[in-house]
Amino acid sequence: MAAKYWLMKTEPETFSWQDLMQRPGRLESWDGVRNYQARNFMRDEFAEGQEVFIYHSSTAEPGIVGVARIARAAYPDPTALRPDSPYFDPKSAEAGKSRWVMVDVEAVASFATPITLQSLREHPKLQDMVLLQRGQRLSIQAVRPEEWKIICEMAKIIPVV
DNA sequence: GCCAACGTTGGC
DNA sequence: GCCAACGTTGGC
Repeated sequence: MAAKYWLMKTEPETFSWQDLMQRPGRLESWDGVRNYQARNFMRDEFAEGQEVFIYHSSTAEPGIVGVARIARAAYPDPTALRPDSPYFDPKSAEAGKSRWVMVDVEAVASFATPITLQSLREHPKLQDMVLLQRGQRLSIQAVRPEEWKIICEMAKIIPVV
């Protein structure tokens, strides 16, 4: 099966790349996804070992800041059941079972210089990236292998293909 | 099942 | 803070 690549957005005010790098094992669970399409990607298409770009949004200079790998495939997100969680979901609680899933991600490589949204926009071969499409705001997106390669080269990282 | 109202995202 | 675009909700 062809390798699949992903992009996951996060607001650094909520959870940043730097936060991930400081975790034991540079590992953290990626909880709180509350969009069905994003959930379905994680649940149905994510597999351990796949690589993802981590993207910082809602910040002065939005862009891709590093590469992580999926350290654990999708499993139920218990924050949906906790009334004190910002990710609490009444319908999950009512059913007594979380309808949302999370994965574990592990940092693989930091970009020395983040690949800014602007530089992505300026690259002629990246115009079809999901991230760059008008109105696109899904927090988990597929990245085509050729796009992955170009961005790794922009970041001076040699991709393992 | 339609669709208006509302909430959220996220660049600028 | 603005606002376009999109997703969700809920009355009917």
